[in-house]
Amino acid sequence: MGTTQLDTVPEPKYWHLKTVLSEALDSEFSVGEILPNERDLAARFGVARATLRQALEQLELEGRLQRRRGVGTTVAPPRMGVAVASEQHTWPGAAGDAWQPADCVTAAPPSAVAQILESDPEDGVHIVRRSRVTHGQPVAAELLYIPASSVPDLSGIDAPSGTARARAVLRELARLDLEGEDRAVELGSARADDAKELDRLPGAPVLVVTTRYFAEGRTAAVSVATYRADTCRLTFGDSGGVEIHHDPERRAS
Amino acid sequence: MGTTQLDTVPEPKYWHLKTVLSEALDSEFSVGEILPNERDLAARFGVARATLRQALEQLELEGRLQRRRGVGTTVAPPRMGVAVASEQHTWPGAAGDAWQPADCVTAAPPSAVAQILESDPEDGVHIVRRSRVTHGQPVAAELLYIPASSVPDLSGIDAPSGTARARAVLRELARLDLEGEDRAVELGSARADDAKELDRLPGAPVLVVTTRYFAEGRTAAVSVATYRADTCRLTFGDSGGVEIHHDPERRAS
DNA sequence: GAGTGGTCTAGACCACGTC
DNA sequence: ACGTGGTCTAGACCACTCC
Repeated sequence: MGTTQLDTVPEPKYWHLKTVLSEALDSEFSVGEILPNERDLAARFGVARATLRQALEQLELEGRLQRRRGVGTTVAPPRMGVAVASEQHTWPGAAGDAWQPADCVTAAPPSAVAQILESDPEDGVHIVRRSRVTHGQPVAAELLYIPASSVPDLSGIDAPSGTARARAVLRELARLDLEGEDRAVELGSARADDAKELDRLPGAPVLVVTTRYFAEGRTAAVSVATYRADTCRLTFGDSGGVEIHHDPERRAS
Repeated sequence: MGTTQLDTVPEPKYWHLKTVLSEALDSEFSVGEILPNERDLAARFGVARATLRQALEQLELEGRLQRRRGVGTTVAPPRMGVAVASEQHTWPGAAGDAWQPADCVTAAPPSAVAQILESDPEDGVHIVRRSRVTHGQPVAAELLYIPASSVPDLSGIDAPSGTARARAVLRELARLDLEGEDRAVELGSARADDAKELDRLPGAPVLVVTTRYFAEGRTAAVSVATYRADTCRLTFGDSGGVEIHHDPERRAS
Protein backbone atom coordinates (compact mmCIF):
# COMPACT_ATOMS: atom_id res chain seq x y z
CA MET A 1 0.00 0.00 0.00
CA GLY A 2 1.35 3.37 -0.91
CA THR A 3 -0.61 5.17 1.75
CA THR A 4 0.83 5.21 5.23
CA GLN A 5 -2.18 7.11 6.58
CA LEU A 6 -5.87 6.70 5.96
CA ASP A 7 -7.27 9.92 4.63
CA THR A 8 -9.92 9.94 7.32
CA VAL A 9 -10.23 13.71 7.32
CA PRO A 10 -9.44 15.28 3.95
CA GLU A 11 -8.11 18.67 5.00
CA PRO A 12 -9.55 21.57 3.00
CA LYS A 13 -7.11 23.08 0.55
CA TYR A 14 -7.28 26.55 2.01
CA TRP A 15 -6.54 25.16 5.46
CA HIS A 16 -3.48 23.32 4.29
CA LEU A 17 -2.47 26.37 2.29
CA LYS A 18 -2.74 28.54 5.35
CA THR A 19 -0.43 26.20 7.26
CA VAL A 20 2.13 26.22 4.46
CA LEU A 21 2.01 29.99 4.14
CA SER A 22 2.23 30.41 7.88
CA GLU A 23 5.39 28.34 8.01
CA ALA A 24 6.83 30.26 5.08
CA LEU A 25 6.14 33.53 6.90
CA ASP A 26 8.05 32.24 9.90
CA SER A 27 11.09 31.06 8.01
CA GLU A 28 11.39 33.02 4.78
CA PHE A 29 9.90 36.45 5.36
CA SER A 30 10.53 39.32 7.69
CA VAL A 31 8.15 41.97 9.03
CA GLY A 32 7.09 44.51 6.43
CA GLU A 33 8.16 42.42 3.48
CA ILE A 34 5.83 42.32 0.47
CA LEU A 35 4.41 38.97 -0.64
CA PRO A 36 3.91 38.09 -4.30
CA ASN A 37 0.52 39.18 -5.58
CA GLU A 38 -2.51 36.95 -5.25
CA ARG A 39 -2.61 35.82 -8.86
CA ASP A 40 1.01 34.71 -8.78
CA LEU A 41 0.64 33.01 -5.42
CA ALA A 42 -2.46 31.15 -6.56
CA ALA A 43 -0.68 29.95 -9.70
CA ARG A 44 2.37 28.93 -7.69
CA PHE A 45 0.26 26.75 -5.38
CA GLY A 46 -1.95 25.48 -8.17
CA VAL A 47 -5.24 26.73 -6.73
CA ALA A 48 -7.90 29.21 -7.76
CA ARG A 49 -7.46 32.76 -6.57
CA ALA A 50 -10.55 32.52 -4.39
CA THR A 51 -9.07 29.58 -2.53
CA LEU A 52 -5.81 31.38 -1.96
CA ARG A 53 -7.73 34.41 -0.71
CA GLN A 54 -9.52 32.26 1.84
CA ALA A 55 -6.15 31.34 3.32
CA LEU A 56 -4.90 34.94 3.24
CA GLU A 57 -8.08 36.14 4.95
CA GLN A 58 -7.49 33.79 7.86
CA LEU A 59 -3.89 34.86 8.21
CA GLU A 60 -4.98 38.50 8.18
CA LEU A 61 -7.60 37.73 10.84
CA GLU A 62 -4.84 36.28 13.00
CA GLY A 63 -2.76 39.40 12.58
CA ARG A 64 -0.05 37.73 10.50
CA LEU A 65 -0.66 39.66 7.28
CA GLN A 66 -1.76 43.09 6.24
CA ARG A 67 -3.45 43.64 2.88
CA ARG A 68 -4.06 46.97 1.25
CA ARG A 69 -5.94 47.47 -2.00
CA GLY A 70 -3.78 48.95 -4.71
CA VAL A 71 -0.65 48.26 -2.72
CA GLY A 72 -0.18 44.60 -1.86
CA THR A 73 0.11 42.10 0.95
CA THR A 74 2.77 42.59 3.60
CA VAL A 75 3.95 40.67 6.64
CA ALA A 76 2.45 42.25 9.74
CA PRO A 77 4.41 42.97 12.90
CA PRO A 78 3.33 41.16 16.09
CA ARG A 79 0.16 42.59 17.58
CA MET A 80 0.71 45.50 19.91
CA GLY A 81 -0.46 45.30 23.48
CA VAL A 82 -3.04 48.02 24.14
CA ALA A 83 -3.87 48.76 27.76
CA VAL A 84 -7.63 48.84 28.22
CA ALA A 85 -7.93 48.78 32.00
CA SER A 86 -5.62 48.87 34.97
CA GLU A 87 -6.11 47.93 38.59
CA GLN A 88 -7.33 51.34 39.70
CA HIS A 89 -10.35 52.88 38.04
CA THR A 90 -10.25 56.33 36.47
CA TRP A 91 -12.64 58.55 34.56
CA PRO A 92 -12.13 58.90 30.83
CA GLY A 93 -10.00 61.95 30.16
CA ALA A 94 -7.97 61.57 33.33
CA ALA A 95 -4.27 62.39 33.28
CA GLY A 96 -2.27 59.87 31.26
CA ASP A 97 -5.32 58.85 29.27
CA ALA A 98 -4.36 57.51 25.83
CA TRP A 99 -7.45 58.94 24.15
CA GLN A 100 -7.82 62.15 22.21
CA PRO A 101 -11.21 63.90 22.22
CA ALA A 102 -12.43 64.78 18.74
CA ASP A 103 -15.81 66.39 19.20
CA CYS A 104 -19.06 66.34 21.10
CA VAL A 105 -22.73 66.59 20.26
CA THR A 106 -25.86 66.34 22.39
CA ALA A 107 -28.60 64.05 21.19
CA ALA A 108 -30.86 61.15 22.06
CA PRO A 109 -28.89 57.92 22.67
CA PRO A 110 -29.35 54.80 20.57
CA SER A 111 -31.78 52.45 22.28
CA ALA A 112 -29.14 49.92 23.32
CA VAL A 113 -27.20 52.63 25.12
CA ALA A 114 -30.33 54.04 26.73
CA GLN A 115 -30.99 50.58 28.07
CA ILE A 116 -27.56 50.32 29.65
CA LEU A 117 -27.91 53.78 31.11
CA GLU A 118 -31.35 52.80 32.40
CA SER A 119 -32.55 56.17 31.19
CA ASP A 120 -35.41 57.36 29.06
CA PRO A 121 -34.36 57.32 25.39
CA GLU A 122 -35.92 60.79 25.15
CA ASP A 123 -33.46 62.23 27.67
CA GLY A 124 -30.46 63.88 26.08
CA VAL A 125 -26.94 62.55 26.36
CA HIS A 126 -23.65 64.16 25.47
CA ILE A 127 -21.88 62.02 22.90
CA VAL A 128 -18.12 62.51 22.92
CA ARG A 129 -16.12 61.04 20.08
CA ARG A 130 -12.54 60.12 20.86
CA SER A 131 -9.79 58.33 19.00
CA ARG A 132 -6.72 56.49 20.10
CA VAL A 133 -3.41 56.38 18.31
CA THR A 134 -0.48 54.14 19.22
CA HIS A 135 2.89 54.10 17.48
CA GLY A 136 1.52 56.54 14.94
CA GLN A 137 -1.28 54.17 14.01
CA PRO A 138 -5.00 54.56 14.73
CA VAL A 139 -6.06 51.62 16.88
CA ALA A 140 -9.47 52.53 18.26
CA ALA A 141 -12.48 54.80 17.95
CA GLU A 142 -14.82 55.47 20.83
CA LEU A 143 -18.23 56.91 21.50
CA LEU A 144 -18.74 58.08 25.07
CA TYR A 145 -22.33 58.54 26.22
CA ILE A 146 -22.81 60.85 29.18
CA PRO A 147 -26.34 61.62 30.35
CA ALA A 148 -26.95 65.36 30.60
CA SER A 149 -28.01 64.73 34.18
CA SER A 150 -24.51 63.49 35.02
CA VAL A 151 -22.97 66.86 34.18
CA PRO A 152 -25.58 69.47 35.17
CA ASP A 153 -23.15 72.39 35.52
CA LEU A 154 -22.38 72.72 31.87
CA SER A 155 -24.24 76.02 31.45
CA GLY A 156 -21.12 78.21 31.60
CA ILE A 157 -19.76 76.57 28.45
CA ASP A 158 -20.57 78.42 25.27
CA ALA A 159 -19.16 76.00 22.71
CA PRO A 160 -22.18 74.03 21.44
CA SER A 161 -19.98 71.29 20.03
CA GLY A 162 -16.44 70.51 18.97
CA THR A 163 -13.29 69.64 20.86
CA ALA A 164 -13.69 72.42 23.40
CA ARG A 165 -17.07 71.13 24.45
CA ALA A 166 -15.80 67.56 24.59
CA ARG A 167 -13.08 68.60 27.02
CA ALA A 168 -15.55 70.58 29.10
CA VAL A 169 -17.90 67.60 29.42
CA LEU A 170 -15.08 65.31 30.49
CA ARG A 171 -13.88 67.90 33.00
CA GLU A 172 -17.32 68.12 34.53
CA LEU A 173 -17.67 64.34 34.59
CA ALA A 174 -14.40 64.01 36.51
CA ARG A 175 -15.91 66.05 39.35
CA LEU A 176 -18.11 63.10 40.25
CA ASP A 177 -16.91 60.39 42.60
CA LEU A 178 -16.11 57.30 40.53
CA GLU A 179 -17.50 54.34 42.43
CA GLY A 180 -16.63 51.58 40.02
CA GLU A 181 -16.56 50.39 36.44
CA ASP A 182 -16.99 47.18 34.51
CA ARG A 183 -16.35 46.06 30.99
CA ALA A 184 -17.46 43.66 28.30
CA VAL A 185 -15.52 42.59 25.20
CA GLU A 186 -17.05 41.09 22.10
CA LEU A 187 -16.33 40.62 18.43
CA GLY A 188 -17.96 42.95 15.93
CA SER A 189 -17.48 44.32 12.45
CA ALA A 190 -16.55 47.90 11.75
CA ARG A 191 -19.29 50.29 10.74
CA ALA A 192 -18.50 52.53 7.80
CA ASP A 193 -17.51 55.52 9.93
CA ASP A 194 -15.36 53.52 12.34
CA ALA A 195 -13.72 51.72 9.45
CA LYS A 196 -12.71 55.01 7.91
CA GLU A 197 -11.20 56.24 11.13
CA LEU A 198 -9.35 52.96 11.69
CA ASP A 199 -8.05 52.93 8.12
CA ARG A 200 -9.79 49.65 7.32
CA LEU A 201 -12.58 48.54 5.01
CA PRO A 202 -16.14 48.43 6.34
CA GLY A 203 -16.89 45.08 7.92
CA ALA A 204 -13.34 44.57 9.16
CA PRO A 205 -13.25 42.59 12.42
CA VAL A 206 -13.07 44.73 15.54
CA LEU A 207 -13.09 44.16 19.27
CA VAL A 208 -15.87 46.15 20.88
CA VAL A 209 -15.24 47.14 24.48
CA THR A 210 -18.27 48.41 26.38
CA THR A 211 -17.46 50.13 29.67
CA ARG A 212 -19.91 51.29 32.31
CA TYR A 213 -18.84 53.96 34.79
CA PHE A 214 -20.68 54.11 38.11
CA ALA A 215 -21.15 57.19 40.26
CA GLU A 216 -23.80 58.37 42.69
CA GLY A 217 -25.29 54.90 42.76
CA ARG A 218 -26.07 54.70 39.07
CA THR A 219 -24.47 54.43 35.64
CA ALA A 220 -22.97 57.86 35.02
CA ALA A 221 -21.40 57.16 31.64
CA VAL A 222 -21.03 54.44 29.02
CA SER A 223 -18.18 54.01 26.58
CA VAL A 224 -18.31 51.93 23.41
CA ALA A 225 -14.79 51.56 22.06
CA THR A 226 -13.97 49.83 18.78
CA TYR A 227 -10.45 48.38 18.46
CA ARG A 228 -8.83 47.01 15.32
CA ALA A 229 -8.84 43.26 15.90
CA ASP A 230 -6.03 42.57 13.45
CA THR A 231 -3.39 44.74 15.09
CA CYS A 232 -4.42 44.88 18.75
CA ARG A 233 -4.09 42.66 21.78
CA LEU A 234 -6.18 44.17 24.58
CA THR A 235 -4.51 44.04 27.96
CA PHE A 236 -6.08 44.18 31.40
CA GLY A 237 -3.92 44.68 34.43
CA ASP A 238 -0.18 45.11 34.04
CA SER A 239 0.54 42.82 31.13
CA GLY A 240 0.83 45.66 28.61
CA GLY A 241 4.59 45.60 28.67
CA VAL A 242 5.03 41.97 27.71
CA GLU A 243 5.07 41.16 24.04
CA ILE A 244 3.80 37.70 23.20
CA HIS A 245 5.29 36.39 20.01
CA HIS A 246 3.78 34.17 17.44
CA ASP A 247 4.31 30.53 18.17
CA PRO A 248 4.41 28.35 15.06
CA GLU A 249 3.86 25.17 17.06
CA ARG A 250 0.64 26.32 18.58
CA ARG A 251 -1.04 28.77 16.26
CA ALA A 252 -0.16 27.48 12.84
CA SER A 253 -2.18 24.30 12.55
CA MET B 1 -31.95 64.07 -13.65
CA GLY B 2 -33.39 60.92 -12.19
CA THR B 3 -30.73 60.63 -9.55
CA THR B 4 -31.22 62.58 -6.38
CA GLN B 5 -27.89 61.41 -5.00
CA LEU B 6 -24.52 61.10 -6.63
CA ASP B 7 -23.38 57.52 -6.39
CA THR B 8 -20.07 58.61 -4.93
CA VAL B 9 -19.59 55.40 -3.04
CA PRO B 10 -21.15 52.38 -4.77
CA GLU B 11 -21.91 50.14 -1.83
CA PRO B 12 -20.86 46.52 -2.35
CA LYS B 13 -23.77 44.18 -2.92
CA TYR B 14 -22.94 41.94 0.01
CA TRP B 15 -22.82 44.95 2.31
CA HIS B 16 -26.23 46.15 1.24
CA LEU B 17 -27.50 42.60 1.42
CA LYS B 18 -26.26 42.28 4.97
CA THR B 19 -28.14 45.45 5.94
CA VAL B 20 -31.34 44.20 4.36
CA LEU B 21 -31.05 40.79 5.99
CA SER B 22 -30.22 42.37 9.31
CA GLU B 23 -33.38 44.44 9.21
CA ALA B 24 -35.40 41.41 8.19
CA LEU B 25 -34.00 39.49 11.15
CA ASP B 26 -35.14 42.27 13.47
CA SER B 27 -38.64 42.53 12.13
CA GLU B 28 -39.65 39.24 10.59
CA PHE B 29 -37.82 36.48 12.40
CA SER B 30 -37.57 35.27 15.95
CA VAL B 31 -34.76 33.50 17.76
CA GLY B 32 -34.23 29.92 16.64
CA GLU B 33 -36.22 30.27 13.45
CA ILE B 34 -34.78 28.65 10.32
CA LEU B 35 -33.96 30.83 7.34
CA PRO B 36 -34.53 29.67 3.75
CA ASN B 37 -31.52 27.82 2.37
CA GLU B 38 -28.68 29.68 0.70
CA ARG B 39 -29.64 28.79 -2.87
CA ASP B 40 -33.18 30.05 -2.39
CA LEU B 41 -32.06 33.20 -0.63
CA ALA B 42 -29.53 33.98 -3.34
CA ALA B 43 -32.16 33.53 -6.03
CA ARG B 44 -34.63 35.66 -4.11
CA PHE B 45 -32.15 38.55 -3.92
CA GLY B 46 -30.86 38.02 -7.42
CA VAL B 47 -27.23 37.45 -6.49
CA ALA B 48 -24.78 34.58 -6.77
CA ARG B 49 -24.64 32.21 -3.87
CA ALA B 50 -21.08 33.29 -3.04
CA THR B 51 -22.22 36.88 -2.63
CA LEU B 52 -25.06 35.89 -0.36
CA ARG B 53 -22.67 33.78 1.67
CA GLN B 54 -20.41 36.79 2.19
CA ALA B 55 -23.32 38.59 3.82
CA LEU B 56 -24.27 35.56 5.94
CA GLU B 57 -20.67 35.17 7.10
CA GLN B 58 -20.64 38.71 8.44
CA LEU B 59 -23.92 38.26 10.23
CA GLU B 60 -22.62 35.04 11.77
CA LEU B 61 -19.46 36.86 12.84
CA GLU B 62 -21.63 39.42 14.60
CA GLY B 63 -23.52 36.69 16.42
CA ARG B 64 -26.79 37.24 14.59
CA LEU B 65 -26.93 33.90 12.79
CA GLN B 66 -25.88 30.36 13.40
CA ARG B 67 -25.11 28.07 10.48
CA ARG B 68 -24.69 24.33 10.68
CA ARG B 69 -23.71 22.10 7.81
CA GLY B 70 -26.38 19.57 6.98
CA VAL B 71 -28.93 21.46 9.04
CA GLY B 72 -29.41 25.05 7.98
CA THR B 73 -29.16 28.66 9.08
CA THR B 74 -30.97 29.79 12.20
CA VAL B 75 -31.45 33.07 14.01
CA ALA B 76 -29.05 33.19 16.95
CA PRO B 77 -30.04 34.33 20.43
CA PRO B 78 -28.29 37.42 21.84
CA ARG B 79 -24.74 36.70 22.94
CA MET B 80 -24.43 35.43 26.46
CA GLY B 81 -22.36 37.32 28.98
CA VAL B 82 -19.50 35.13 30.19
CA ALA B 83 -17.67 36.27 33.30
CA VAL B 84 -13.92 36.15 32.70
CA ALA B 85 -12.61 38.08 35.66
CA SER B 86 -14.02 39.68 38.77
CA GLU B 87 -12.64 42.30 41.13
CA GLN B 88 -10.92 39.85 43.42
CA HIS B 89 -8.36 37.46 42.05
CA THR B 90 -8.61 33.70 42.54
CA TRP B 91 -6.68 30.65 41.46
CA PRO B 92 -8.17 28.50 38.73
CA GLY B 93 -10.17 25.71 40.33
CA ALA B 94 -11.28 27.80 43.28
CA ALA B 95 -14.79 27.35 44.65
CA GLY B 96 -17.42 28.64 42.24
CA ASP B 97 -15.11 28.28 39.27
CA ALA B 98 -17.05 27.75 36.05
CA TRP B 99 -14.44 25.45 34.56
CA GLN B 100 -14.38 21.69 34.50
CA PRO B 101 -11.00 19.93 34.49
CA ALA B 102 -10.71 17.30 31.76
CA ASP B 103 -7.22 15.89 32.02
CA CYS B 104 -3.59 16.65 32.68
CA VAL B 105 -0.27 15.74 31.13
CA THR B 106 3.28 16.77 31.90
CA ALA B 107 5.43 17.92 28.99
CA ALA B 108 7.60 20.68 27.62
CA PRO B 109 5.63 23.89 27.01
CA PRO B 110 5.28 25.49 23.58
CA SER B 111 7.90 28.17 23.11
CA ALA B 112 5.46 31.09 23.40
CA VAL B 113 4.28 29.82 26.78
CA ALA B 114 7.83 29.17 27.95
CA GLN B 115 8.57 32.78 27.12
CA ILE B 116 5.67 34.07 29.21
CA LEU B 117 6.67 31.82 32.06
CA GLU B 118 10.24 33.04 31.68
CA SER B 119 11.31 29.44 32.08
CA ASP B 120 13.57 27.13 30.16
CA PRO B 121 11.54 25.36 27.43
CA GLU B 122 13.23 22.15 28.58
CA ASP B 123 11.69 22.38 32.05
CA GLY B 124 8.52 20.39 32.40
CA VAL B 125 5.10 21.95 32.91
CA HIS B 126 1.83 20.38 33.89
CA ILE B 127 -0.72 21.05 31.20
CA VAL B 128 -4.28 20.92 32.48
CA ARG B 129 -7.08 20.89 29.95
CA ARG B 130 -10.38 22.35 31.10
CA SER B 131 -13.64 23.17 29.41
CA ARG B 132 -16.43 25.55 30.20
CA VAL B 133 -20.11 24.98 29.57
CA THR B 134 -22.83 27.58 29.97
CA HIS B 135 -26.53 26.99 29.45
CA GLY B 136 -25.72 23.51 28.23
CA GLN B 137 -23.49 24.84 25.50
CA PRO B 138 -19.68 24.59 25.28
CA VAL B 139 -18.30 28.13 25.27
CA ALA B 140 -14.60 27.80 25.93
CA ALA B 141 -11.62 25.45 26.02
CA GLU B 142 -8.55 26.15 28.09
CA LEU B 143 -4.98 25.00 28.44
CA LEU B 144 -3.43 25.76 31.82
CA TYR B 145 0.35 25.68 32.01
CA ILE B 146 1.78 25.16 35.47
CA PRO B 147 5.56 24.82 35.86
CA ALA B 148 6.48 21.70 37.79
CA SER B 149 8.43 23.97 40.12
CA SER B 150 5.20 25.73 41.13
CA VAL B 151 3.73 22.52 42.56
CA PRO B 152 6.70 20.59 44.00
CA ASP B 153 4.69 18.45 46.43
CA LEU B 154 2.96 16.38 43.83
CA SER B 155 4.86 13.19 44.65
CA GLY B 156 2.08 11.66 46.74
CA ILE B 157 -0.19 11.53 43.71
CA ASP B 158 -0.16 8.27 41.84
CA ALA B 159 -2.35 9.17 38.89
CA PRO B 160 0.07 9.97 36.03
CA SER B 161 -2.61 11.80 34.07
CA GLY B 162 -6.35 12.19 33.76
CA THR B 163 -8.94 14.13 35.72
CA ALA B 164 -7.67 13.01 39.10
CA ARG B 165 -4.22 14.37 38.39
CA ALA B 166 -5.69 17.62 37.04
CA ARG B 167 -7.56 18.17 40.29
CA ALA B 168 -4.47 17.33 42.32
CA VAL B 169 -2.35 19.86 40.43
CA LEU B 170 -4.95 22.59 40.92
CA ARG B 171 -5.22 21.74 44.61
CA GLU B 172 -1.47 22.05 45.03
CA LEU B 173 -1.42 25.31 43.07
CA ALA B 174 -4.06 26.81 45.36
CA ARG B 175 -1.68 26.38 48.32
CA LEU B 176 0.45 29.21 46.94
CA ASP B 177 -0.24 32.82 47.82
CA LEU B 178 -1.82 34.49 44.77
CA GLU B 179 -0.19 37.90 44.46
CA GLY B 180 -1.89 39.10 41.30
CA GLU B 181 -3.00 38.30 37.79
CA ASP B 182 -3.36 40.04 34.47
CA ARG B 183 -5.02 39.27 31.18
CA ALA B 184 -4.87 39.89 27.47
CA VAL B 185 -7.64 39.38 24.91
CA GLU B 186 -7.12 38.97 21.20
CA LEU B 187 -8.84 37.57 18.14
CA GLY B 188 -7.76 34.18 16.87
CA SER B 189 -9.04 31.28 14.84
CA ALA B 190 -9.87 27.92 16.35
CA ARG B 191 -7.32 25.16 16.01
CA ALA B 192 -8.71 21.80 14.95
CA ASP B 193 -8.86 20.39 18.50
CA ASP B 194 -10.44 23.50 20.03
CA ALA B 195 -12.91 23.70 17.17
CA LYS B 196 -14.06 20.16 17.86
CA GLU B 197 -14.56 20.86 21.53
CA LEU B 198 -16.42 24.09 20.81
CA ASP B 199 -18.63 22.41 18.22
CA ARG B 200 -17.42 24.68 15.44
CA LEU B 201 -15.43 24.24 12.25
CA PRO B 202 -11.66 24.75 12.33
CA GLY B 203 -10.77 28.36 11.70
CA ALA B 204 -13.88 29.69 13.40
CA PRO B 205 -13.26 33.06 15.09
CA VAL B 206 -12.44 32.82 18.77
CA LEU B 207 -11.46 35.21 21.53
CA VAL B 208 -8.20 34.10 23.10
CA VAL B 209 -7.77 35.13 26.72
CA THR B 210 -4.25 34.77 28.10
CA THR B 211 -4.02 35.02 31.89
CA ARG B 212 -0.86 35.18 33.97
CA TYR B 213 -1.02 34.22 37.65
CA PHE B 214 1.67 35.64 39.93
CA ALA B 215 2.93 34.06 43.13
CA GLU B 216 6.20 34.07 45.00
CA GLY B 217 7.39 36.97 42.89
CA ARG B 218 7.13 35.21 39.55
CA THR B 219 4.65 33.82 37.05
CA ALA B 220 3.30 30.69 38.69
CA ALA B 221 0.83 29.69 35.99
CA VAL B 222 -0.43 30.72 32.58
CA SER B 223 -3.85 30.06 31.13
CA VAL B 224 -4.76 30.23 27.45
CA ALA B 225 -8.53 30.14 27.11
CA THR B 226 -10.32 30.01 23.78
CA TYR B 227 -13.89 31.38 23.73
CA ARG B 228 -16.41 31.10 20.90
CA ALA B 229 -16.51 34.60 19.47
CA ASP B 230 -19.91 34.16 17.88
CA THR B 231 -21.85 33.32 21.03
CA CYS B 232 -19.86 34.99 23.83
CA ARG B 233 -19.52 38.45 25.26
CA LEU B 234 -16.66 38.42 27.75
CA THR B 235 -17.34 40.39 30.90
CA PHE B 236 -14.90 41.90 33.37
CA GLY B 237 -16.09 43.16 36.71
CA ASP B 238 -19.74 42.87 37.60
CA SER B 239 -21.41 43.41 34.26
CA GLY B 240 -22.12 39.74 33.72
CA GLY B 241 -25.72 40.09 34.75
CA VAL B 242 -26.71 42.74 32.25
CA GLU B 243 -27.82 41.55 28.86
CA ILE B 244 -27.11 44.00 26.08
CA HIS B 245 -29.51 43.59 23.21
CA HIS B 246 -28.96 44.07 19.57
CA ASP B 247 -29.58 47.62 18.47
CA PRO B 248 -30.67 47.91 14.84
CA GLU B 249 -29.83 51.62 14.73
CA ARG B 250 -26.22 51.17 15.66
CA ARG B 251 -25.07 47.74 14.58
CA ALA B 252 -26.95 47.18 11.36
CA SER B 253 -25.33 49.67 9.01
C1' DG C 1 -1.59 53.22 -17.31
C1' DA C 2 -0.09 49.37 -14.85
C1' DG C 3 -0.60 46.60 -10.97
C1' DT C 4 -2.75 45.62 -6.66
C1' DG C 5 -6.46 43.69 -3.76
C1' DG C 6 -11.91 43.70 -3.54
C1' DT C 7 -16.24 42.16 -5.56
C1' DC C 8 -19.09 39.12 -8.26
C1' DT C 9 -20.67 35.32 -11.19
C1' DA C 10 -22.36 30.54 -12.45
C1' DG C 11 -21.38 26.76 -12.15
C1' DA C 12 -19.45 21.94 -9.71
C1' DC C 13 -18.61 18.65 -6.16
C1' DC C 14 -18.09 17.32 -1.18
C1' DA C 15 -19.21 16.45 3.93
C1' DC C 16 -22.64 16.24 7.04
C1' DG C 17 -27.25 15.69 9.45
C1' DT C 18 -31.79 13.94 9.01
C1' DC C 19 -35.28 11.03 7.49
C1' DA D 1 -31.73 9.41 -0.45
C1' DC D 2 -32.13 14.05 0.15
C1' DG D 3 -31.24 18.68 1.55
C1' DT D 4 -28.11 21.50 3.98
C1' DG D 5 -23.98 24.37 4.30
C1' DG D 6 -18.70 24.04 3.01
C1' DT D 7 -15.20 24.01 -0.59
C1' DC D 8 -13.42 24.99 -5.10
C1' DT D 9 -12.95 26.63 -9.89
C1' DA D 10 -12.05 29.93 -13.84
C1' DG D 11 -13.16 33.43 -15.25
C1' DA D 12 -14.75 38.91 -15.22
C1' DC D 13 -14.84 43.62 -13.77
C1' DC D 14 -14.12 47.34 -10.28
C1' DA D 15 -11.66 50.56 -6.87
C1' DC D 16 -7.58 51.99 -5.39
C1' DT D 17 -2.46 53.38 -5.28
C1' DC D 18 1.58 54.57 -7.39
C1' DC D 19 4.38 56.12 -11.06
